[in-house]
Amino acid sequence: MCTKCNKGKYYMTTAIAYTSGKPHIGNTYEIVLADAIARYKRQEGYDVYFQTGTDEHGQKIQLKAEEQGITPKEYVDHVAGQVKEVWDLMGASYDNFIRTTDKDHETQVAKIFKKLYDQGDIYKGSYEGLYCTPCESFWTESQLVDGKCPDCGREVQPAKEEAYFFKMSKYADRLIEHINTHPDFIQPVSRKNEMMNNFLLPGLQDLCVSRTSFSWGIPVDFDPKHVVYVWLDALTNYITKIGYDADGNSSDLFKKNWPADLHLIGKDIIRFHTIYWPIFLMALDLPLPKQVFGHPWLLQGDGKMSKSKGNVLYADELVDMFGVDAIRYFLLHEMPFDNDGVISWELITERRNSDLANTLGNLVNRTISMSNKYFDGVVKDAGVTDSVDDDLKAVVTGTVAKVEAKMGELRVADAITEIFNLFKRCNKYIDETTPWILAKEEADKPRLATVLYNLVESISIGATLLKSFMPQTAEKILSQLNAKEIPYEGLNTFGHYVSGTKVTAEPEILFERMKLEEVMEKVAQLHPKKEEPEEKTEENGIDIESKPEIEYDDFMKMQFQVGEIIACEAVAKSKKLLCSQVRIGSQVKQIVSGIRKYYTPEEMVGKKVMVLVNLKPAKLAGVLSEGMLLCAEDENGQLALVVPEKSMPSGAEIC
RNA sequence: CGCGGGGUGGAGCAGUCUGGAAGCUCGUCGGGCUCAUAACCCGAAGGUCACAGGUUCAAAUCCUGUCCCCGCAACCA
Repeated sequence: MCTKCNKGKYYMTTAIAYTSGKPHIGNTYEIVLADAIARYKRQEGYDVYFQTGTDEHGQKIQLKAEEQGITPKEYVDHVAGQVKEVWDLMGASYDNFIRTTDKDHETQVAKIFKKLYDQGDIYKGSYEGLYCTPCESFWTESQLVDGKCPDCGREVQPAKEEAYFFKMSKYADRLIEHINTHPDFIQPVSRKNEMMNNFLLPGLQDLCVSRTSFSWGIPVDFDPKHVVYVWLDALTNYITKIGYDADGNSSDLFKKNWPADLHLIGKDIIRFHTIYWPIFLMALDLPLPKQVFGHPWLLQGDGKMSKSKGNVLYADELVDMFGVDAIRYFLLHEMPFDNDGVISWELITERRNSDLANTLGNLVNRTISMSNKYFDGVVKDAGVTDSVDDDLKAVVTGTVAKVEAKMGELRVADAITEIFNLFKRCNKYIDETTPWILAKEEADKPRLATVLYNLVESISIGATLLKSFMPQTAEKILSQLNAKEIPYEGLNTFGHYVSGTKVTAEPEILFERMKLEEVMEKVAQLHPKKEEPEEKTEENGIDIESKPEIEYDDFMKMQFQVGEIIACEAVAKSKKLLCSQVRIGSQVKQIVSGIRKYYTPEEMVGKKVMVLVNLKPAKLAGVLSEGMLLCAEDENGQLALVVPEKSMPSGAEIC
């Protein structure tokens, strides 16, 4: 902590985590990154307020809860608990954890909605379309078959469904102006153009900000069959939870902290944070956040993490294997600034061994053991300097400025690299000064003492700088050295360590080296391989999430028939779709399927396949599809068409 | 021709905006050292910077085209 500086407030947030399931290491990256920034800002002397939390409304959550037969609230309580557990496990030093189901938040969102409605920014409009009353469905002109309902073939009539819209267009020019005059607003800059070209310059559509298709959300208080759009709900957490009040009675906390200095988010939701959120704020007549940083993603070496691939990495497993600080180090150091990063058990092991065990851990260990061996642990500055000391001191005292510069640009990985350069310099210094040789001559003892003092001092400075990134490790190092914490403003000068202090007699190994084979063995035990060699006839089988029980009648609603594919071609606008003409008895249906990865159009022709015939037609990539070809799917998403076991005529019913 | 990102020695990345001797970490090989966690220090090998053209005295960097990967969107009916 900088004891003298008062650099003012720094309000930063992460995106609030969507409670659709336990967060994996990719989600966890964001909180660790945010935490490192928060801790560093505090150390620099900022009065930091760091907020994170969970986003708990929406249709997806309602459905998940229904699947499990519990209430949405029970469901999100459980997941929010898991999120918080992981955040705490990683040592996140947040000041506030918001849940969008918190009462005060819900109350404010409803008030904000009302306020925007009253001032005319939100208006009641409608989705317009052609309605088929018996089917209770909206259709667009292009979906109709012969001008009639594609489902039942009956007449449709123009109809409307009411919904609330936000007048985005009203504020678009102001936002464009703001983005152009505040180059730091969107980071990294490469994202800025994307937003401009894709959304702002072509003209913003008014945004539909209410839903009636599900109920798990914050009701519009003056029209309760509507629920507030999840993004309007979620984004406002940044103000509601620090005490914003739509009626003008905002808290002191809010007055002090808004506007936010930094919204840290994933690059996938930049659009919501740099377009919709600023516009909502403009409508509320509030200043805009100073910076929105869209960080890259963490990918697995063998593709994106996905549950169906069974290759998802979770923070708790990684922490069990490597320790919290090792994982923090990996996440922070290994992530590029504006490209996606890669994570794997192998890479973590490698990093941990070379950087943490070899460079850092071994340095601390050898320094302490030499102090014990030669001076019984007492570290004294005997004042016998040499020219080789100069470069060491220059590097050590110069590190803070480098780290500060990198952190100023949010280049956290580079900041850490600077700190490790300090430790590497120390290792080199040991080689340059060869303490073991000095130890042989009594006359060289004062010089030896000075060398060790320089090392202990250098390590103390390095460890102090490391605090934001690896808090536990920094703490351990300082305590093993019996070093007092160096105030931030002193990090650019040498000689804080109190001469004559005794280091610990039995240094604890900070990071034991790990053998890659052993790590991989443990991983194999943790995640037994699913695929068996071909010779094995017995398979493990796949379990999928079970769906609720259905009535026989439900089943009978579906009409399955054998269809023969008589023609097939790739859908031009898509990478995944094939469009087949399928003969079912005397009629021919056009069916689009996402199986291009597994079948060529030529292969398809002539196959007799199982078809769900009475599925409501829909357009895929602009092409009409009038049914569904049934496929089996394995855990890797591989697809295989389901075909009759014996030859059957096209049109044969499957029941 | 939907939008965008990427392809740099065995691995992971920087460098590309503002052309000017191809860099970092790990791994490999050789040497040194022994205080230390087979650690540390020094040195070396290894890349026609995806491919093909073009601009330039000079291109990883700028322009054009091609191939391949990956996100998003289309929501794989």
